[in-house]
Parts: sequence; C-alpha cells; structure tokens
Amino acid sequence: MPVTLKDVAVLAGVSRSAVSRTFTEGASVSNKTRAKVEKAAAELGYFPNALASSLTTGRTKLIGLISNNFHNPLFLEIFDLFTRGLQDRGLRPLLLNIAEGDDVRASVRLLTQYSVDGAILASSTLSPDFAQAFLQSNVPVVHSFGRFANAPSVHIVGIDNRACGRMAAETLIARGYKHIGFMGGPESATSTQDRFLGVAEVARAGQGVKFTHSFAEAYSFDAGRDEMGRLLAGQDVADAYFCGDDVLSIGALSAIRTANLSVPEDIGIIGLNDMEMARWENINLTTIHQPISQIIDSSIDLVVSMMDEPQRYPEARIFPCHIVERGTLKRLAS
Amino acid sequence: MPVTLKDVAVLAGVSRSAVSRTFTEGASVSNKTRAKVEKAAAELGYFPNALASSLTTGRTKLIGLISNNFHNPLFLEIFDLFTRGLQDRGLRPLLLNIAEGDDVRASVRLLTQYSVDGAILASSTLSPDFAQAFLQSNVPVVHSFGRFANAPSVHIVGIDNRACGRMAAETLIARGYKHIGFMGGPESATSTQDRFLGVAEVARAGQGVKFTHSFAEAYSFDAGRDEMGRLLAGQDVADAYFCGDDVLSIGALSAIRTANLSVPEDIGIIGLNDMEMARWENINLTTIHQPISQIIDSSIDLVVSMMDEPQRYPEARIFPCHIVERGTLKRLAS
DNA sequence: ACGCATCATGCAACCGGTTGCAGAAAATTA
DNA sequence: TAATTTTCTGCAACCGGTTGCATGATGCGT
Repeated sequence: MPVTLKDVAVLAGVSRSAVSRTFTEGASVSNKTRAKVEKAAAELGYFPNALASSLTTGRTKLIGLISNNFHNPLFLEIFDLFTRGLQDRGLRPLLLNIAEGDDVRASVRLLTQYSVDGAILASSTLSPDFAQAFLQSNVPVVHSFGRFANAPSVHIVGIDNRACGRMAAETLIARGYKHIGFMGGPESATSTQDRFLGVAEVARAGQGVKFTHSFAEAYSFDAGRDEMGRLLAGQDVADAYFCGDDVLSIGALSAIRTANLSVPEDIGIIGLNDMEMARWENINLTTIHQPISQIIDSSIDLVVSMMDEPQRYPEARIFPCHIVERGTLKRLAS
Repeated sequence: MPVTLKDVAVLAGVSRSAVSRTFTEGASVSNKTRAKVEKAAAELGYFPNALASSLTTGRTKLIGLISNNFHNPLFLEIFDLFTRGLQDRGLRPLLLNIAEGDDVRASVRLLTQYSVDGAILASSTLSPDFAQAFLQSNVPVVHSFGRFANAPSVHIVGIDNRACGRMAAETLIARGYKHIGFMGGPESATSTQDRFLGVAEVARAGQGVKFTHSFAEAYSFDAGRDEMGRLLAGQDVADAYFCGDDVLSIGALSAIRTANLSVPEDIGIIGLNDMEMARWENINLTTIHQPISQIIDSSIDLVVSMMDEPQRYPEARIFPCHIVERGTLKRLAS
C-alpha cells in the first residue's frame, strides 16, 4: 500500500539508485534527474522508509529514553525537554517505563532489538546495573541525573548531590537553625545517599548543631507527607529540614500545615530541584535549583557524539546548583 | 558487530530459515533443530532484529504517542499509564511532542517514515486536523481525550465534556450558589468549548441564577492564577467557579488565597480530572473525576484492534464521570 | 573537433530478516 | 514392508532501501 522507492523510480523513469541518491544528503545526482525524481515523489507522496534504510546505514535515529520516574511532576518537565531536544536534532525518543523489579536484561534486549542509536537513562533512582548492562551491549548510553563519581564507567550528566547536601546544611546553619534534619528519598537511591553524606558532613561539624535524619519511601508527595507526619508525631522534631527533593518537600509542607504548625516560623523547609511547582504561590518553596535544562541538553549532545565515537572515554559532566530563596526558610538575620 | 541470524545458522549448522522459524511463533520446526538453534542463539546472545523483520511482516510494534501537553501534571499520569499499557501488550511508544504551530503533515510524515503500527493522540487541545491527517495516510489512529461526537470520522475515546459541564452546574446550583462562573481553558480547545456549552445550558436555565464566564490562556497553573486574579480584580465576582480543569483550579485557588479570600466560604471551586494532586491535603480540590485509566486502556485496545482491521468503522467510546467531594465547595444544605 | 578529467547513472550485491514452494525425512496406516 | 500422509527443511525470492563499481555521458581546455 505505501509508496516505495521503486514506484518513484518507475514513474520518474530512472533507476532505484537514482531515487535513493536524491534523498541522500551529499550523493551525486544531476539536477535533471533530481528534478524528475522530486516531481515523481511529490506526485506519489513518497518519503523514504527510515527503518529500511537503517538496515544498511546502521542508523535508526531512535534514542531509548528510559525512566522509572512517572510520579514526580519534575519528570514531566524532564520529558518535555528531552523530547523537544531530541526532536530538534532529528532524533526520535523511544520511551521505556521501568517498573520496580523489572529485568535489566529485558530492557537492554528491547532496545537492541530496535537497534536504537543510543540510550538515555533519566533517573536518579535507577540501579547502576542498568547503565552497566547497556555499556556491555555496546549501546551508547548516558546516565542523566546519575551519580557523580571521579572515575565513572559510564557517562554521567548531573549534579554533585553531595555538594548540594553541604550547601543545604550551610544555608540552614547560616539562618540560625540549631537542629537540622534530613528527610531523604529512598535510601537505596544513590542521589539520596550522596545528599545525606553532604548534609551530614556539614551539620555534624557545626558548632552546637544537632543533626537527625530519616528516609521517605519514594520521591513522591505521599511519601513526604507520611514521613513528615511520622516525624512530627515523634519526640525529636528538628527546626528545619532539608528534604530529598521538591515533591517530598511539598508533601512535608502538607503534613506540617495539617499539624497546625507554620512554615517557616515553626519549621523551615528547603527542597531540591526547583521544579515549576516550587514557585506556585501556595507552595512558594525555598529550594536548591538543579539546572535540568542544561543537564538535558548536555546529555543529548553527549549521546549524539557517542554515536560517532562509540569508544569515547567516559566523562562526568557536573553542573552547579544554587539556592532559590522563597518562603519556607527564615531570612538571614542581618 | 551485532550477532545476526546468519551467525546463529552457521553455528547451529542449519539454514537461516530454520533459525528464523524457531523465533517465529507457530512456525514449523522440529524439536531437534529448535534445540540446536536455541543453544547456538544463547551462546551468541542472539535476538532477532525487530526492524529488519518488520520489513517483511509489515509490523513494527511501534505506536506513535502524540501529545502537546507537557505542562499539565495530569499528563505525567497519562504517559505513565500509556507507556505501561503499551509495554504490557508488547508495543513500544514512540513519543512525539507537538509544539504550538507545528506542522501537522510533518508529524504524520515522521510517523509513517518509522512505519508505526498505529498512533494515539493524547490531548484534548490538539486540532482535529491531526487526527484527519493520520486518517488520510492510513495510519490507525485513535484520539484519546478527544471531542465526543455522534458521527466521529476518527475513533474517539474520552468523556462527554458537555455532560460534565452540566454536572458541574447542577452541583453548584444544588449547593445554593447563585452566581456561578465558568473559568475555561483555552477557548480554541474543543474540550473547553463543550464544557462551556454544558455549564451555560444548565446555569442559564437555573431559577435566579446568574452566569458569567471567561477563558484562561492554557490548561496550566499560571494561566489559572492569572485569570482568577483578573476576575477578582473586577466587579463581578461569582460565588463559585467551575474551572476548566484541575491544574487551572489550583492556579485559581492560589490567586484566591493571595487575595485573602477563603475557600469554600467566600468562593467555591470545582475542577475536572481528579488528578493525583487534587487529593493532596493542601489542595483538597472538589472535582469531577475523569476515568483516565479506563480511557487509556480502551484507547490502546482500540488501536490494537485497528491494526488487524484497518477499515474498522469509527466509534466514540465515552466514559462516565462523577463528582469527587473534597474541600473546595460548600456542603449540601440538608 | 579531439582528448581527457569529472560527473552521473545503472547494475548487482547487500543490510537482517521472512516465507512460498518443492523435495526430503519422518510418522502413520494398512 | 510398502504406500501414503504429515511434518521439516533449505532454496531462493522478497521486504525497502544503500552503495561500490564499472560504464556512459558531460564538460573543459586547446
């Protein structure tokens, strides 16, 4: 049913090669035949089949976009940027939604079966096994929002979570908070672990500063609300919390308001990500900005350059974060 | 580099056909050769190339998932359900992010170049031209969250927006509101138009009921907040508003609280969708539940059955909605 | 107008699979 | 055991393109 190369060749009265070449950048065709072919193609509504050509060229322009994070509104922003960024470069995102406990090998198999030109892991909570598995099957892979390491075995683009933890602790101490708490995301996530290390390092070194911590079950509103509810019901409530991320923070804020406490008077909250919702007036969250747009652009550029240079030496691209001042932390006493 | 059918055939000492057949459901192969092939395949780590086989079978198992809605958190839930639903049925979502003013034909071309087996339009704000364009190029297409019509030319799965509008108005009238307002989404969206027709119909027929309306620029928090800000600054504020959707409602709530008015005492709000955020305690939005999970399941089933039956007569699958009572509307005076 | 370099074109093989067909092997029946 | 049916198997053509190579056409210089 669909119109093929051959149909165009027949109508234009040229060989199939001629048709192929007029649709191939930089191939040698005379203006005369090109015109004939283009006329015939337009008449028939022909466009080359990307999959068929991939067979010989080895390029599908398909990029696997893999995530397990479909409950954090931040990821809608992330998917938006990724899909637009890929499309702008003529690439197509093949989306893979990984659920808890999914087999790593099955995912890799799936993407290799569709011969994707590359894969992007968009998650800070995905097991490092995933990246390793892709690496072993020679699919160019970059792990966006992955763990910063001095000697990464796979390309990483993201932030220094540990530095963010330190920044959060320093900020809280500077504001005069004496008992600072870390309410992390899932303990198994490397991002959580690193953020914890960062806050703990600074908070424990602080003069007359007390430090406590706990972990929520996921990076989600419900998990944040539940964990903060538990904390508030306990004995040892902190003056201010660094929450694992913004959506956790928003859950925590909900629990705090439900308990009839006020923010930032009774309890201060600082989040991480600076997602769109953080600036909604009824949330107005003080948070650490993560430059997702740069991270995503850089990830795409990296995966593109790996397509031409598969053995490229793995690098970690780390972007700086900064505090965004809003309403959930006491002001600097100055 | 990647291992092919031929490699397996050589190692197993059989013909390429034999290998192909062992990987084809229901093909005729003896247990003996199947065993030989499977052993060789396992040894080499072989899996058939889905794209190459699509060339002869005409099936790619690729489904275009098309949306223009990457700023409404509801769509993260929607993408989650779509991707999981497709994956469960062995299909792969090829995501297409349509921006304002993008060329319809370019989108169609893109998906036909990748010979997708079908396409799902997930949006209530996409121009109907899109569906028409897919239809004309013989790609099975279903429009999820599309406009209900008695004689649709393309498959529609969604809700009866007009009925929802009526339901909202009836609810507001029953609660004793005397001036009811409709704060719609973008006026160009068919969903907005229909919701408007519904509320207007009932509200204008109400005894002693006043009805006013206006439209926000988009289905987004900012648009809702801005539009409600404008309304509150004007002369003719309603007692209760039916907002175009939940995220608009949340924006509106923000504006109302900023103006130091209280909900539901000063102003009532009812949304539409029942997105996850609507049940967050600090939002607690009374809203009309749209059964997205059923809509999505049904959409996928429909596109799958169209793959086998391309000329299937277009149908509209409409799912009922219901009110979810939370905290942004006065209770029934009973 | 002639010789030569350059460009354009078609042929045919190939990418990684699938499948109709005919003959071989195995299973069934008598 | 022979005849007959059924199940397997390999060959070769095909899906929709691309590309190296040899040949033919064109343009250039003189």
